[in-house]
Amino acid sequence: MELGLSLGDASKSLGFLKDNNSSTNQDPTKATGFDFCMSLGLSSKENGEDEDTSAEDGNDDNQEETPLQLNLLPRLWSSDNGSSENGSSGKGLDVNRTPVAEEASSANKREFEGAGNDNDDDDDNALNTRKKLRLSKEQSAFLEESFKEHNTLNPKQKLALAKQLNLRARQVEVWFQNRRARTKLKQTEVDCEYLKRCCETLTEENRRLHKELQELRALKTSNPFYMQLPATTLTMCPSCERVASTPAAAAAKADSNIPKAIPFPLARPRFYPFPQAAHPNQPAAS
DNA sequence: GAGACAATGTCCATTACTTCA
DNA sequence: CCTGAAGTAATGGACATTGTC
Repeated sequence: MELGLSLGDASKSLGFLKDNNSSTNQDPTKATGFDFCMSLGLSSKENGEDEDTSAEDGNDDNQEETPLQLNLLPRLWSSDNGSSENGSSGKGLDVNRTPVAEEASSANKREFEGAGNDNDDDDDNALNTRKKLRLSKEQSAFLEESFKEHNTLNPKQKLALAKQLNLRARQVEVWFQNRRARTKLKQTEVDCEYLKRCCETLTEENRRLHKELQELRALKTSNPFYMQLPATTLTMCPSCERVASTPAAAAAKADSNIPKAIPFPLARPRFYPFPQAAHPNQPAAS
């Protein structure tokens, strides 16, 4: 499925992306419902080229030379009226609100869409400390929705997401990287917990078997005739490899409908049910 | 076809920054 | 206010893949 289509789907109930001002000269055929606020009379690109690239290709050098400042904000997030809606606007920096973001991005030598964007402003960046730019709740929520659909992005999807959210493609890429890392970490924690429980179960089983062995030994010493039972009394169940006390019990157990595929002692849980990576022993969690 | 090389993308560990108790 | 912990955006390096010469 093409991400760009789904992101524009009104059924996603992400109303923050809805256009509330149609004054920009965006291509109406795209119908993304997304409104860029470009101050100073600069018009967004007509040909669908990447806006943020244009902003950066617009060259940090030039931005420094001129007091003009591109403001590629959706109306909701722009500094003039977005603060009441945006939960992150009260404190900290809005990623779309500070020119530092652009400077930091241009420092990245692997800027995805920045073809020919190797501005040599390292000296400028050296003077700036790295700024942590928080995404808005809406942006994070949108990225989260996308992540649920697919936890990796192809370049097209990345660009589409970046465009939708008014972020740089690199930011989207980084967000997905970090999100995958968080998922993996969570899964590791879940696995750890699972192994811990396995260990506890096995310890308990071991303790129980030791106790049973002691009881049998005690029984043997106190009543040696009682222990002279036929060898078939203790039978190993072929399915679960547990010892059954009597042949009848063992047979009953073997004939029962206990699924043999259930691993001992627990099915490994999954933290996040990726559609493409469902655990074979675990039904898809909700 | 094989090898060298560059471009590109992902993963991972780590850093740096923000937020909150 | 100060501080430490937690969360997370960003960075840099290692590695894999792919295309080109």
